[in-house]
Amino acid sequence: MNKCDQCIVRQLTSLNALNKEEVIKLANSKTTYKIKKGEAIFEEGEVTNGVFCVKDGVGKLSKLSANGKDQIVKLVKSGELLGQRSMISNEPANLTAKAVADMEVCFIPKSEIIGFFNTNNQFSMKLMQSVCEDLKESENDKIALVQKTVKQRLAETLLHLHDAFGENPDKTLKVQLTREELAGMIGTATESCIRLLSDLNKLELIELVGKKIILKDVKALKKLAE
Amino acid sequence: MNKCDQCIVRQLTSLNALNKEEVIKLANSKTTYKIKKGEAIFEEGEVTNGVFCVKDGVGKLSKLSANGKDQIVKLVKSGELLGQRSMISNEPANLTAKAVADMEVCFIPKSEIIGFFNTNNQFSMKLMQSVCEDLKESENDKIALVQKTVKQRLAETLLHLHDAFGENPDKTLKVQLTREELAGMIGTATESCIRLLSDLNKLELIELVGKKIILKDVKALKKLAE
DNA sequence: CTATAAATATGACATTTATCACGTTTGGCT
DNA sequence: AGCCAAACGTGATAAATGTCATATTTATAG
Repeated sequence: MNKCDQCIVRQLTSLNALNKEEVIKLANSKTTYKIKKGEAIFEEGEVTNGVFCVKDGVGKLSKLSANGKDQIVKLVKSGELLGQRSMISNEPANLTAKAVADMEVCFIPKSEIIGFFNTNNQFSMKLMQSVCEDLKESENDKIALVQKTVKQRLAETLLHLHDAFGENPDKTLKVQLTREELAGMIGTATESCIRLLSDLNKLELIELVGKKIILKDVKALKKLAE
Repeated sequence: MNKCDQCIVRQLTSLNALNKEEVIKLANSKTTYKIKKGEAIFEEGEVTNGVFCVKDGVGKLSKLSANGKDQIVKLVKSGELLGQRSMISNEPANLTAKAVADMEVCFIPKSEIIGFFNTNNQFSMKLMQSVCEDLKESENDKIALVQKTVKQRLAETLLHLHDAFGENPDKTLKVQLTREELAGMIGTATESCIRLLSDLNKLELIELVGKKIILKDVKALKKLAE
């Protein structure tokens, strides 16, 4: 079994507040899964009874709308915990979690997390802070949805993807989303997203290399996003 | 001094998890304020260093946009805590809190809350759950902003106002928002909001009595909102 | 009570964005 | 390689919503 005490990813989450003994408990209770691109970790309505610690890969949290479109609420990468909210609220998942790139995740049962929460103040505070961080981000997203145009939101999202996931040696964005997924992130129709990418390409703010995207003029993108 | 142990409002918040001794501490550290309609409790960027427990009245959490419009993120009423998020994240307020109707609030210093958080598991869990509740609501709002039309969001918001705040003896909604505020809640222009209210009025789903609103056909409004 | 400002209301028009239709390219798969 | 499905791209058009102008009503200060 992979020991959690050697896991770098654990250090990035609230789980870094655990002491030696607790880490051993964690290692004994966790289960590791590999999830292929496109597969679900859990679906809306499912009772998960624990959290998933993302070791590797990229996932998306989304909700399917009546018209079949997938609104992406958040992307997750290694060093983030999935399913915290519904576990704490004692509710089935409100969103579906799927892999955007092949993932490796560790499942940690609810009982463990609750145990740590009740006995380790540092852990409970960090967990709390991470939920608060999500809340702040969600509120800001909500405001952006109303106050910004689709083009501004696209620019903002591209910058965020660059920031959060970085770029490949050839300067293209590391996370590779389909146009449809990108549209789902900014909350628009796929066609509109494609059109606006073309616009930004013509304006030389970005460059489209096949399906990949290079941010050519970060400064101008930032200005546009405001 | 108003004793917290007799306060009904306290019972509605996470503060109901406090024991007798803690409630006495709370009563000694809190400060009560009266805030008139239109006045701010705190503004974006301010460091609050504590939370506000809403005893009476209605408040709005909002963010001003570049074009001068106020996007309302959430309405709060008695039995809710304000400023939890920024206190826990150790950040200045991300939003401005203003009274929509005359309010009475109690300020509780950060040190007290953190103390309770660290020594009372039931309290920390409840506080956590309340932040999680906010997060869920925010995510659902975000999705609604993208997936629903303005008319649907208006219907949804009217139903929510009815649900959360109730109606006066004459059947009009108890919270009285200006059209501008209502527009700020659903994320649209004031004129669009007014126009859609007129539409709903003509369709007899609501009735406009001066500035007040009566929900005449809740069932139809619900259907419309979906 | 009146003057004045603020809120509500509505029309005309511009803009943004979605939708539909269709063609092209790309990426597995046998 | 060659086929098929999925992803990408673009034009034409419609629908939703924002903006500006301008009444009208309501609230408020003096």
